[in-house]
Amino acid sequence: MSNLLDQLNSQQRIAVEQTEGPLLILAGAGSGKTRVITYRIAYLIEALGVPPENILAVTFTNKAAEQMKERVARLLDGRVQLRSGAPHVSTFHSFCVSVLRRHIDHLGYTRDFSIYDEDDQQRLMKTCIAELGLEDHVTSARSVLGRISFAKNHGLTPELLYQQAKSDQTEKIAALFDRYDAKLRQANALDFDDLLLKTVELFYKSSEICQQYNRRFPYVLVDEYQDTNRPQYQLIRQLTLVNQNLCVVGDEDQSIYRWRGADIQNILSFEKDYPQARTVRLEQNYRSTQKILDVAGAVVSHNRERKGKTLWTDRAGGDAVKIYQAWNNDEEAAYVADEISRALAQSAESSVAVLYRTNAQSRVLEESLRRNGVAYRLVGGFSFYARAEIRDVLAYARLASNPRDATAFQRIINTPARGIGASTLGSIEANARAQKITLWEALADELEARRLPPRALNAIAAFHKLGKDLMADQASLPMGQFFKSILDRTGYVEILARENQPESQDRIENLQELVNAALEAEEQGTTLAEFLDHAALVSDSDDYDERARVTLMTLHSAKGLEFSLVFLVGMEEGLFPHQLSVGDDAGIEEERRLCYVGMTRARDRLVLSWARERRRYGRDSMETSRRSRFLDEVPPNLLEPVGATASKARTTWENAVNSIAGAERYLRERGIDRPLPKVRSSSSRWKLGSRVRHAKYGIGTILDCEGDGEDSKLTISFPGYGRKKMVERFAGLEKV
DNA sequence: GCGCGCTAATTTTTT
DNA sequence: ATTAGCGCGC
Repeated sequence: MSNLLDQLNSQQRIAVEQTEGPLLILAGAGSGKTRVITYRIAYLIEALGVPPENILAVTFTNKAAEQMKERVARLLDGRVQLRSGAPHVSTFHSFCVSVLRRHIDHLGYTRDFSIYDEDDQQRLMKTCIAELGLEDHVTSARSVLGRISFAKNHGLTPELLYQQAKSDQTEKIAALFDRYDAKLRQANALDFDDLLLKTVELFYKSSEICQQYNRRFPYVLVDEYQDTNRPQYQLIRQLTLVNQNLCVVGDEDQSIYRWRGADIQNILSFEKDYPQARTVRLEQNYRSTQKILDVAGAVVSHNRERKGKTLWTDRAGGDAVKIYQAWNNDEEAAYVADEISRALAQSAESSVAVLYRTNAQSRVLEESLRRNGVAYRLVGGFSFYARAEIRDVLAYARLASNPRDATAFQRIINTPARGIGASTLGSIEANARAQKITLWEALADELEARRLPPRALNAIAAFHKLGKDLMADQASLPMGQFFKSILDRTGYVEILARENQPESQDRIENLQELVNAALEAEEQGTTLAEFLDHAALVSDSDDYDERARVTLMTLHSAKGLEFSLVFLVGMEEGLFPHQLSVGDDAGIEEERRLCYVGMTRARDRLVLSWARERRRYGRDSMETSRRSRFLDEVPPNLLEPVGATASKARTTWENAVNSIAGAERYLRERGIDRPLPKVRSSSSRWKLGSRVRHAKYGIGTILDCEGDGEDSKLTISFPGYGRKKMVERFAGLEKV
């Protein structure tokens, strides 16, 4: 072990050896944070002889938890044999699920409770809105849920929210909150927020259970502490009431989840919360070049709400940070793809990331990467478990294990279609409400009451039998078999096969994959409840594959990762910082931190880009953009302009009318609205299809020409480099 | 009750 | 651009 400690710098060493009492580790980006946590765990176990099962480490993502487990195991390899589940490393949410699956009966739920994800929540909220007749009074289920989530995370109950409501609108939200909560409880279901809140409530109500967990985990570590919200903060306090051996690691400059209730004050006031706390700062960065750190530091230094750290590195020199100004978002994507092809061809780069603010930006990037034949991996977007067919089958499994699950019931009662329409479902729901019974019970009741027309009765009889059979299967069959029986009994695969639509085959394969996943999990001893928990709690960014050389993802998903070459695209006002944050100081500070996070992912090279025009919402009109304020916060000498619009040319360009679209806009703004005739290259000296030589790319073919004279914008295809758009004046082209 | 085809609304980030 | 929601004919 001593030789392990030798691998740490003095600050890291303190952070590892200071095991007793509260400790705050302020860990700058790339300062070896994960290393410190894993060494600390290994140190506790090996040097101090702490039993592994007495250590709890909490992270935000499954990915981080997996990584941490792996690294600890590797550190102790050959010296200490770890049992699975010890040390206990998990996300906040899955830790709470494990507590609740054991003890939730204290709160009046049963242990087979369901977990409602966003989709389920929206379904449920839509029902609430309809029941209260508030369709015309609220904008969307989504926004109501947002307000409710905010209220929940700030300790408000429906009653409290109602009492302090200052508007009709808020009163209605409170009413919906009340109804929503009641329905969740009836369904024996918890949403994501509840997982935390109910655990806190449980520990509050039963000090015995709380103490039990305090005894079980005398050592607690929390990663990414700057992103904790109020219930997470309370949970940590409860877990450390007895032994205050709490180690939190975080970086206020990387707090990027305020919108989800994260409270940056949790880390800023840790020393007040725990007066005995010691603080260690990790400021040596082992990841990036000094040039990259200078740029990232320049941006984040504009924030007020920070403790202030200055990262340094001994990696002096390196490539300058580049700034590329593109004509539009298509051209930006083409540039990025070209640069990536080139970097990979030279095989200098071991890993590349393209980072963007919103998921919608991935599309164009994907297309141009595909055009250039670059293999990439996309993180986020639609995850496997979000697919409709997967969610349907999971809903069957959920209903079979928790017959009270109303949302699962509604989802599948007529999926696949079996002749139960809105009116039949309506009667069942009315019946359930009137008698205060669950939908599943109301279904059986309707069947006996024989009020419905024969056709409907037949249909619900079939569904009732299906449900019964699946409940029996759930109890008797191993999990893999159970999922197979869902497919068989519902006829789902058969129906898809008959459908004969282009995507049907994909769906069938997805379902087979789900059965395989269940079989695999079963072999590892996973229970059905655990399998369903996993499906509810895995996130899109968990499928990140370290082996992929090129990865596309949002800035949020990139936290905690590093790449040798990073592109940060779409640096425009209204996009990054996002429109919804503009005008709100705290919002802008968060966007700035996000920018800092993105920049500090880069080890060796960082390229920033923005587009003068961008297509939004898939409309065909381009909107003009202004470059992001974050670019202007960097001293100009730290950025090296690259590409067609580089260097001194830019100022000229700012004022020039440089394309047909630009000219039309210019005229429109002055009240002249008439399309200009399209000027094609027939009148210019560049003929479409003719060949030109470029200093850098060699000989290429002209594909398109917009505008005329030396301001014309040429699209040229260069073998080996793909399509390039360039302006004649700056391109330095030569006829061949 | 079903299914087709149209329109309207929608995109911030996620455990 | 995609998708959810809606109206209409069967």
